[in-house]
Amino acid sequence: MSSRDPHPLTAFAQRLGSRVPLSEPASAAVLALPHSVRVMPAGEHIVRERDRPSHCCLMLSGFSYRHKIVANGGRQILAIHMAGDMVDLQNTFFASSDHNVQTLTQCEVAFIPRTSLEELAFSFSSVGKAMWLETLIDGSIFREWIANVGRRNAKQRIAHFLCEFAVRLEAIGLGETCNYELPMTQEQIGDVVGLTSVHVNRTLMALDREGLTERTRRSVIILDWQQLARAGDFNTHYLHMPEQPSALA
Amino acid sequence: MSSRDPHPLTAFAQRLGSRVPLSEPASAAVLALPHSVRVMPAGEHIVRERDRPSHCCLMLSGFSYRHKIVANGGRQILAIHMAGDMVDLQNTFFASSDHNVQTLTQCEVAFIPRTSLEELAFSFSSVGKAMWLETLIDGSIFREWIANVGRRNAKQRIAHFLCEFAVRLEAIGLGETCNYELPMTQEQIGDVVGLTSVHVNRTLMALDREGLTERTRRSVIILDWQQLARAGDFNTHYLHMPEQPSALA
DNA sequence: CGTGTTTTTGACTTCAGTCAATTAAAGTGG
DNA sequence: CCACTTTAATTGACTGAAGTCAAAAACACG
Repeated sequence: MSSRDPHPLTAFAQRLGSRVPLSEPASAAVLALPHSVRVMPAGEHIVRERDRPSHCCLMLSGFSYRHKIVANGGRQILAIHMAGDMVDLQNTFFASSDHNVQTLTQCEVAFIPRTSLEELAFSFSSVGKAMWLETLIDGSIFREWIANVGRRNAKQRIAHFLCEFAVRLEAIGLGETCNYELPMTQEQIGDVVGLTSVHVNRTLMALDREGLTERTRRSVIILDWQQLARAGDFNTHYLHMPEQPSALA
Repeated sequence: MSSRDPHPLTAFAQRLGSRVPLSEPASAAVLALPHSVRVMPAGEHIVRERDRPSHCCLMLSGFSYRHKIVANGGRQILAIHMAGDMVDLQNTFFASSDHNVQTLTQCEVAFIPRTSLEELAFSFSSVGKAMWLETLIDGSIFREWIANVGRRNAKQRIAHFLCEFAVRLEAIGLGETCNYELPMTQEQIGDVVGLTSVHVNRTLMALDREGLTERTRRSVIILDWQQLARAGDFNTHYLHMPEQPSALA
C-alpha cells in the first residue's frame, strides 16, 4: 500500500478479489488500468462540489474525507477514506459532484480515467460486480451513519465512530483494532458525528474517565473493546466484511 | 404505475431509460424479467434485518421505508421509497440485509429474482449502468440525509424533507410539487429527521404559522416554495434528476 | 357512537451548544 | 536549543433547542 509496493494497484486488485473471486485475466486487467500516481499534501481538495471529475481516485496511502457544507456554514463529514478505497466512483457517473472530497493527511492517490474503469467493469462481470459491491457497502455505511447521527446520543456516536475506524483500519492491515492513530482533530470528529468540538472533547474525556479508552494526542487505545462496542451500539454487520476480524469473533 | 398498466415493469424500464438510453433489445429484456406481483397491506415487512433476500423488490405503487433500530429502541428511517424505486438492490448482493424494509401504505410490489437481475445487468451494459446509477443516486440521497440530520436544526430538517418528498413525487408524476399527500404520521416524520413526534408537531405548526405551508391531516400544501426551499437549505442537485422539474427552474 | 390512533398543548428537564478564557502542543526561524 | 506563533485541546459558566411526560382534543374507523 506504500509507494514501494511493486505495483500501485495491487491492493485494489486484492480488495476487489476479496469481494468476488477474480480470474487471472480479470485480475491482470485491473492491474493494467491506466493511472497516474500523485502525492497530495494534507488539506488539499481532491474533488469539489459541482466538479465533473473525469478521473476516479483510488487511495494508495493516507486518509481523506467527503463532506458537505450546509446553509449556516456548518460542515458534515460523510465518509472517511483510507488505503484501498475508491474515492470517487460515486461522482464519476454523475454530471457533477454533489459534495467535496479533501485529504485529511498527506495521501498517495492513483487517478484512473473514468472511461477505463467503466469499460473494465463491463468487460469482466466479476470486476463489475466487485465494484458494484464496493459502492453498495459505501451505501451501507452511509445508512449506519444516518442512524448514528439521527438516533444516538453523543457518547454512543463517538464510541461508534471509534469502533468503526478501528475495524476498518485493521481490515486493511494498518494498526491494531485496540491501538491506532486517529488522524483527525476533535473538530473534525465533531463534523463526523454532528456535534461541536467542545462536546466531542467532553465526551472523549468521559470515555477515558470511564476506562473505555486512553488517548494521548491522536493515538487511541481501546482498553475494553466489548464495553466500547456496547456503549456505541456497534456491530460489524453493516460493514459487510469478507471475514470477521479476530477481535470481534 | 398502477395495476392497470399494460405491463407492470413499464415504469421501471422507463426509469432506467431516463438514466441511460436503452436500445430496443435492452428495453425488451427489462420487460422480460421474470417477476411476480404482490399487493401488500400497510405496515408489513418486505425485508427484515438479517434476511438473505433471494428476490429484489420493485415498487409499483404505494410507499415503503427502510429503517434501523438502535440500542435504546429508537428507530431511524433511512429512506422512503415510491413507485419505480428498486427497493432492494442494496441487499440482494449482500449475504444478509443490514436493515428493515416495511410498507408505509398499501403497496403493489414486483418481486424479481436476484439472479435474473444480475444476469441482465451484465448482458446489457446500458441496463447495468442505469442500475448502477440508481444505486449511486440512493447513495447520494443517503449523504444528504446524513448532512440533514447531522447539521441542520429542526425547522431546516423538516422543510428539507417536505421539499425532497415533493420533488420526488412530482418526478414520478404523482401529485404536484406544491400540493401532495404525505403518507406518514408525525412520529414517522420524526424518525426520518431524527426528532421526537412532539417536536415535529411544534415545528410543522410553526411552518404553517409562518405561511410557508398549510396542512390538513396528511395533505401538504406548500404556499411559498422558494421560502420553504431556502428554509430547508434544499437544492435538487443531490437528486441527480434527468431534468429539473419546472417549479425549480 | 365508541374505540384506538394521531395530533396538539403545556410544564418541566436535559443534553448539547455558545462564548470565552486557559493550557498544551507543534511548528518555525534565528 | 530557545522565543514566537499557530493550532488544537481543555475547562467553566451560561444558554437554548429539543426531549420528556402527561393530558386533552381531534380524527379515523369499525
